Amino acid sequence: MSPEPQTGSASRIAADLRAAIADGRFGPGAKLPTVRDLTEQYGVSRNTASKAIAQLAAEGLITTRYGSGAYVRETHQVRHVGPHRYARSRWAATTTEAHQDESNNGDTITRQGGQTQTVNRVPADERVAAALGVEVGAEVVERDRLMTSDDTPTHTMTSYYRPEDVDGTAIVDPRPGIAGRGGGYAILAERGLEPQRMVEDLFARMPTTEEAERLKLPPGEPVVEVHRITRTAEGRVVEYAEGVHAASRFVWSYPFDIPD
Amino acid sequence: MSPEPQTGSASRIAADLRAAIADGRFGPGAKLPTVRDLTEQYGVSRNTASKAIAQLAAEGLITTRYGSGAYVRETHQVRHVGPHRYARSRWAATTTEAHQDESNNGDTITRQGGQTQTVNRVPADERVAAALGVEVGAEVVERDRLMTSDDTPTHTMTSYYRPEDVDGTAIVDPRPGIAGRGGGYAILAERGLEPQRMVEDLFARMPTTEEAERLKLPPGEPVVEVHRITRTAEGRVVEYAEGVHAASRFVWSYPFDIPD
DNA sequence: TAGTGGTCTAGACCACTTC
DNA sequence: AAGTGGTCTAGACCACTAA
Repeated sequence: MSPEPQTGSASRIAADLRAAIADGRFGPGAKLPTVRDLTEQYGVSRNTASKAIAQLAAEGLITTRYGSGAYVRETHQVRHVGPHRYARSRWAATTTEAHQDESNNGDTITRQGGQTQTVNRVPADERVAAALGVEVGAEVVERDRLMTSDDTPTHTMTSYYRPEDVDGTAIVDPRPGIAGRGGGYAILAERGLEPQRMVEDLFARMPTTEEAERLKLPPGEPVVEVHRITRTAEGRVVEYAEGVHAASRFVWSYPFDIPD
Repeated sequence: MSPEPQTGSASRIAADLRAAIADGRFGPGAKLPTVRDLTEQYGVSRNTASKAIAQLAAEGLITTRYGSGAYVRETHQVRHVGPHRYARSRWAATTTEAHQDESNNGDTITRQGGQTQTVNRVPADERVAAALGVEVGAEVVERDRLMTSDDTPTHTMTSYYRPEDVDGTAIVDPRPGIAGRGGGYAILAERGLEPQRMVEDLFARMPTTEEAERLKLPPGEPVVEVHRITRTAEGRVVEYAEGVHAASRFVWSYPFDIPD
């Protein structure tokens, strides 16, 4: 595929608008000319003007509101996340009341301040099995959360545990927040499975349509997938988690010493 | 922007093809039906069929070759990169012949096996200044590289140094490869500026059109931007680098201990 | 030269927002 | 009801590829 084999009116209009946004003629939140305006101004068909707008939307520069107009995207706050977010001091103080409410188990969906959560028993897929050191298809506990900030979803986080590690603890309590902060590490620690070491793998890609819907992603927003393995000091894996993050809301930060 | 306010034929065709690719009816490298084929099969206009193809291309699932057809994207090899790539053992053995060829300085572009490089003196922008601890606008040495694997670019890496740290060393030699491996850390070490500690910041976004061109990115491929600060054991910053990576070619891996 | 992807026009209808 | 974005058709021309 050659890069821009034909540069037509659409790209030209897009370029003009892009420049206008870049040098502030349209600030964040500003309304762009309507498709019909552009049609007139540039003497092109509706189709072409529409394509220019769609192009900018795909780049994540603008957002279109159906029936209303196209607007320069607001720059929202970016969260800097580093190893510190897992610090012991953050979960040492967490309440850890154990719950055994078996009747309230299963795929109940619950909601509470900032996150939605489901807890389930599912067969382990390949990645999960490899990480937790169980057979493919073996039953594991899945804790699926959708994290929200200011009413907009920021990321999903799906944790997997070996059933014997978490049964009877608050982790299998579907009510969110109970085992929410620290990913329930305090609870694991109480069971003699104190987390000590982690490995995070990250990569970026475009979202699937389902993810775009769940995270309410504007077109043109990539996601960052994070795979996290948590081990005890002895090297036993106590949690495997997969997160899907709206790319524009996070910066990951990792400090490390140069190895020998 | 509502998610999929109207689901028309184009999305439907795209969904069909997506499913066909997913379950292997079209394997990697396979040629998809032509736009004109789809026009007939689905009884839609060329425009609509074309849109379906463009949609899949934007998702990064397929690649279109002008005048030839649309093909399922080959899955290329993914590089797993971790702190180990900076290991001392990797640059301890590097050749470090110093070069003083002032006449060959400036923005000469040189090429050699796997990377293209330019070395320049530029005024520090805000990020560079903050990282290196110099004034904005102060002169710094910029070493800009384009890394290639199998004739396709994988990432750019732009390093910044304080002039007094690198003048007269092979780092300012525009010929690539000389100070290539290890980012010239051996050279810094010889000057008593041995790198010891790093911080990497990562985030993903869609590429600018310039980046898409330089990295030969297919539409729908995000980039991961990496900012790296390298310090000596004493905490002195010796290098600040910014990389732009084709997202689909890398997985970053970071191990760390849970902090207190 | 034939086939293919990329772009465009002109006109139409629909879905949603705003008043 | 008016305005706006989203989608579609039918037909056209252009740019590139491959034989």
